[in-house]
This record gives sequence, structure tokens and C-alpha cells, in this order.
Amino acid sequence: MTRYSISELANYFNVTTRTIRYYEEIGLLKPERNDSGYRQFTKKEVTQLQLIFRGKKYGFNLDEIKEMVLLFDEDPTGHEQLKRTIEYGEGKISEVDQRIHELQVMKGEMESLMQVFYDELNQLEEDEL
Amino acid sequence: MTRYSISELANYFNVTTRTIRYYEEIGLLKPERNDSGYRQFTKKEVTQLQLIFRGKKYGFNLDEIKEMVLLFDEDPTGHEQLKRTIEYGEGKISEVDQRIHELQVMKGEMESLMQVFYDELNQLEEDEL
DNA sequence: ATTGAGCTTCACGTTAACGTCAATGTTAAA
DNA sequence: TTTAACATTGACGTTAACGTGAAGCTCAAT
Repeated sequence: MTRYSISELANYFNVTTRTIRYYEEIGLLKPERNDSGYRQFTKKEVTQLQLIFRGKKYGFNLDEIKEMVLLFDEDPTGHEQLKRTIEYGEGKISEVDQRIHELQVMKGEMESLMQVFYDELNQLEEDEL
Repeated sequence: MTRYSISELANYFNVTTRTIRYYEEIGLLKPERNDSGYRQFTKKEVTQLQLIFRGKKYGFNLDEIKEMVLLFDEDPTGHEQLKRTIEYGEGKISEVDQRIHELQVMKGEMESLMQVFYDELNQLEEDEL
């Protein structure tokens, strides 16, 4: 299993090492350590960091992201636990869906605001003839 | 023309008056004042606040939002100015579009992560037979 | 005319999400 | 074996986006 150092990941994700340490501080990551205390990151942490940065980019704060990461981290064994996990996950997915829809509304509004400028430009260019 | 007080708007948008004053502080709003210095909000500020809160909700910070508000505030008279405004606006719209696409990717990823749980649940329920 | 709710401007406090030293330990290469 | 580039843990600093008084003005209602 390939292991990564903290600066390798920081480089890959284009953030500082402080950022990654901070994510461990608040419980978003729990990388293994080697004998001298160095963090050893694996594919698992890479996946988690991907989720974190995608989430951040789109308005979720680290507390919300933490919930998602923990959701897909622990394996929910047992019927009831599994069903609750699925319910929670579906809730999060529909939150994302909601954001998509509102962004589409926003895009539409911006486009109709732009229409005013397009009309104005056309008018100006017709006048030039 | 209907005028609104600061607390009427704060109530309507479900924020504090401090928030609205802060938006004026950083130049997002420039409401008129009456003789005694009270802020007088009109339909224009309501529209701007709608844009602000929608933007905030979806990951734009107040500096980015300020650019958008100013874009749709001043009327860009003159051919060159108008063309630059349109170009800028189109840029902003494609930024929004980009966010929509990435959110869709995120949704897809979450759904495929959920699939694992669905499969597991099915397995559990088959075992019960 | 007074009271209470609402407005004003300072101006300092707070929280999230890191930035930025400092002091020290580790490791790979020359 | 020493040097340079890495790592570690404190711990204080910073910025955005407000929160929270304080001190005083205004307005509507009693």
C-alpha cells in the first residue's frame, strides 16, 4: 500500500501542510503515524480530502463536511444503523440537489439581467447604421 | 414609492440590522437617508439584497458579490463600456455554470458511495429469508 | 411631556479557517 | 557525519463577516 507524506498531499491538493494538520486537529482525518511520529497518508485520506475540498468549494463548512466524511468512513453494520445511514445520506444528497437548483435559478436571473445589456448593445449598433 | 426601515428588511430577510449596516459599510448598498439620518430602503435595495443572499448561500464571498451587484447597478453607457460589462457578466455566468457542474459531479460521487450501503442492505435482507 | 421602541455611530469582541513563527526531531544524500 | 530538506508540536496572529454593547438621537403613542 502506497504511503504519502503530508507535503506530498499538500502539493497534490495545492494547499499548505498547515491546512491538512488543521483537518486532523478538528477530526476530519486520522492518519496513521510511523515510529518517529510522522503522518502516513494512504488512499483513504486522499479520498477523504477530495470530498473535503469539493464540499468546501461549494458552500459547505467544515462541520457539515465532517458529518459527510464520517458518514462514508465508518461501515454501518447492523440493519438499523444501515438504514439510518442511508436516510442521512439521502438527506445530504437532496441538500446538494437543492443547491444545484438554486444555482440554476441564479444563473437564469443573471442571464435575464444580461439581456438588458444585450438589447442596449443591439440598439447602439443599429443606431450606427 | 414604498420605503422600508432597516428592521423591516432585516425581518423580511431573517438577518440582523447589523448585517445590513455591514453591507453598507463595505459598499454593497447605498440607501438614501431621511432628514434625521435614518436609512430609507426601496425596491432597489430589496433586489440587491436578494442577489446578495443568493450569492452567499452558494459559496461566493462578499467581495465577489460586490462585483456582481455593482455590475448590475450602474448602467454602462457607451459602446466600449457596454461590451466590457457584457464580457464580465458572461464570465460570472460561466463561473456559476462551473459550480453547477461540479455540484453535479459531487452528487454523483455521493450516490455511488451510497450504492455500497444499498447493496449491503439488500444483502442483509436477503439473508433474513 | 414622557416613555419606549427604534434609529444612529463608534468601537471592541467573536468565530472559522487557517497563516506564521519558534524550537526541536528525523531522514536521505553527499 | 554533517548538512538540507523534511517532519513534529505549541502558540500566537490574521481576515471575513458579523455580534454586542454603549451613548445618544427620533418618533409614535399615551
